[in-house]
Amino acid sequence: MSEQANEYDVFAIQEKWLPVWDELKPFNSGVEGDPRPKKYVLDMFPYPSGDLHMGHAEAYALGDVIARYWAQKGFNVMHPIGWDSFGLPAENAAIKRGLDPKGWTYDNIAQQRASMRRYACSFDWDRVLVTSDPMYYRWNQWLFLQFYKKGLAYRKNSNVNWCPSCQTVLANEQVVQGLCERCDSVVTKKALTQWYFKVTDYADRLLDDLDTLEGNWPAKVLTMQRNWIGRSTGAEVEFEIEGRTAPISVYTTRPDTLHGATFMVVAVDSDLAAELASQATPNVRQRYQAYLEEVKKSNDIERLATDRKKTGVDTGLHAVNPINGEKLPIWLSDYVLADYGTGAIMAVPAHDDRDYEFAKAFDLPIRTVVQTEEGDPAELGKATVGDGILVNSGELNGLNKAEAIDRAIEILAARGKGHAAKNFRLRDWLISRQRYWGTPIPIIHCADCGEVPVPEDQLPVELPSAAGLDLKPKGSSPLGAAEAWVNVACPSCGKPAKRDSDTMDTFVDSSWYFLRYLSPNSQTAAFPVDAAKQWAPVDQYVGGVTHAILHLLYARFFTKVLHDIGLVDFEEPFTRLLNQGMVLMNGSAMSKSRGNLVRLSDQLDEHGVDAIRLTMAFAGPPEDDIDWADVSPGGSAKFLARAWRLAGDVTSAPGTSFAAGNKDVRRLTAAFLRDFSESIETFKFNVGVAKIMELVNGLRKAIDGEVGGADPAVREAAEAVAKALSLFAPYTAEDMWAKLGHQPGVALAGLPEPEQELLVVNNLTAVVQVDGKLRDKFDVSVSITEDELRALAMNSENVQRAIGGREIANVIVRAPKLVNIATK
RNA sequence: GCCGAAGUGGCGAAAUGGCAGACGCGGAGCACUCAAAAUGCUUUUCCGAAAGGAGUGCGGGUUCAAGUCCCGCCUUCGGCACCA
Repeated sequence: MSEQANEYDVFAIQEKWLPVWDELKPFNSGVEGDPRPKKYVLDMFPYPSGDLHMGHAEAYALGDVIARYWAQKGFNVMHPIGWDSFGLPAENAAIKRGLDPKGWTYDNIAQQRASMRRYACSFDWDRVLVTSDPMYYRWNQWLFLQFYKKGLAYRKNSNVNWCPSCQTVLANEQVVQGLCERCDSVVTKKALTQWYFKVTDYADRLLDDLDTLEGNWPAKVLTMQRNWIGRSTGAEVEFEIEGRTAPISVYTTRPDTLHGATFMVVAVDSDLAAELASQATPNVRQRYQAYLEEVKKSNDIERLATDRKKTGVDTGLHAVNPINGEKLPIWLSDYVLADYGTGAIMAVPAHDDRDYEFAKAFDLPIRTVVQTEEGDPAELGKATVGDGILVNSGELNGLNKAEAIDRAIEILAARGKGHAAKNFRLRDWLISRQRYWGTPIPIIHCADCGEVPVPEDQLPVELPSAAGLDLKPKGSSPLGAAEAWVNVACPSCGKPAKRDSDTMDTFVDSSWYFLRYLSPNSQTAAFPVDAAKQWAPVDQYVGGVTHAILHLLYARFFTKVLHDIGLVDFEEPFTRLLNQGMVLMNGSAMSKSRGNLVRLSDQLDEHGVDAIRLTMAFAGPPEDDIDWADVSPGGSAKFLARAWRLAGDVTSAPGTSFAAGNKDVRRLTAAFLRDFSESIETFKFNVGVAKIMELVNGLRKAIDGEVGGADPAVREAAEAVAKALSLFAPYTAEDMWAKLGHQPGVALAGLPEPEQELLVVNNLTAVVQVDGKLRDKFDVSVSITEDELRALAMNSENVQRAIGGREIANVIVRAPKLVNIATK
């Protein structure tokens, strides 16, 4: 035997097994007639911004543990991968380097793909998709047209979030603290005609169905989604307006406080405000114009400042309170949002903080109508918002808040002045982007026919070449300048018309990609309906919590629409969700500018793939962040070598029956198999790794001790180590498997169920406590009786010394494990 | 401000209400070696020579028994934030 055969050389075994796996394709799924039960395990697909980084390494290591676990457990696991390859970074990088976004993107994909292969992810390489392929985005367009037919895709003009740096609009979800999520520029507003998806039609279902995910999704994500959708209930109330035929409707969650309304406020940037101003005096009109200018100039950062003074303009007009006929002055202000509720509110300063501040700022009356435990607003100097008893409120007097809300709605309904209503924080999804590198919107604008959908048999509307186009952001889509592309005949009347030159938000791409994996190359359908029934929804989704709102909400929305169209038979796309944490370095996110960037390729070159993957899994609970400064890939490599060496010490032949093996070692293996499976299924990968380490330690002792390497139980244990290790360290595991005399394929060798009789415990350690403190231990039979155990405890010298002559108050015996003696 | 989660050795972390600190990193010691590396073994919560005592952010409570359950704080992190 050569020296090398006993040397663990990670790099040599990586080279050795990769080509073998390429040949074997152990993880191909969807083979005709496969009898195994299915499991769809999905990792969030990467954006090809360069080579894989440490964050990818963690996410894919953890996703792979799950996928490989179910494969070992005998499931037909589908575990595909693809690239979310449209989007701004490609375009920005391309502009910066003077390249074609396409070339840049596909070069990066090739690099990531090679890295994933080396990283030994258990992906099904026959199911790959790339969203910037016309073959993929053709179906974005097709789905857009289905949405359009259902009235779920529509165009409207409104003030949209505008990033002056990216020169494009942003969905609400892409504005973080008033800043562009991509580039941190201050987001401004701009009036534009844009395409929207009508997510709000699904708001109730998106909210209510979160209950079905309870326990299977992280509670944090469910909370974030609930907050984001933000359903509130209350009433719409109609106020007659002097000098206006139509009444103004306001939304309130507190119709009980209707008698406390002392003025009305209309969002200054709403159409309604413009109309009211036009009826006001020239003086008011002038002040409105000036105020509106000022408000439009301010951005969200300023708007959100908490100590901001309330501002506004009095229209001089009046509304009539439908519950008591009082005349209320109508003000215009920016503290009321134009796009929530009706864009107008009834102000109850005594019982709403914002209204209170406004009333104080402009010296408007404050009338208490709810007596709460907090006290009276007039004395407190602030609004009271809690429950209480209604006063100064006519027929509502004496009721509590909930009763008064119901009663007020009844009264309003009876008079035809209002009704119960609900509202959502969620807004419709703005999907138009004025950029090149995305899915063209399949609509043609015709002077005569208006919006004309591109006929489905003319899809895809392919992106023209970027050559000759100015991709620099300038506020309108670069595609508008592609003359040959943009000018077409109207499909309806044949006259000259123009293509819509905007592209879709890339979140459209990722809202249904999990279905496309079922037939990534299909030319005839977005996805096969029958296969979707079999494979979908995704059993286990793995990805970062950064997508807790955006991506997951949109994918849930798409799924519900697809369900309603009859294309899928389920309503939630991802049955279980695991959010892995981030990889940090010295306490903060890695970045070049911070100078704390750890390069994945360097780590892999230094420690090997297996050690890095194992480190990711062993560092802690998967949802926690990993600080790379706190973990030890070197330690992982050492452990792997230790485990690997075991295989060389097994001298029995493969196929040897384990039954005659050493019982203690067999029990060790059986307990391991039980605990390991539980650890993995509950996502305690770090504990699972610890269990392997324990088995390896025990096995080392057995081999070096009296049991010896020839005992069949030692083979049984070593094979269990190899199989379990294959989830974390596929190369090491495969090489162990070969050294143990097997054909390649440890990944599918199967983790056996533990033999029940080996799990039966005959003896254990009973503990004796005195006043809750440990004083003695005994090895006892599990069948020991309470009396026997009590006697054993009372006879112990240690126990007697601890009691020290005090009177015994109580003796708790929990045979066979514990005795607790309480003294007085 | 509102909502939520989390606080355990020098460090990453374990622990169905029942032996706190599994498993590792780091440290210390020993064996092998001319020596080192590698490997193996021992040890490592704190105070104490030991006996023993203390100990899971702080203060209470429930319980024979609390890291775990309840109440009140503190700190950190995350989400939302003029949504009427």
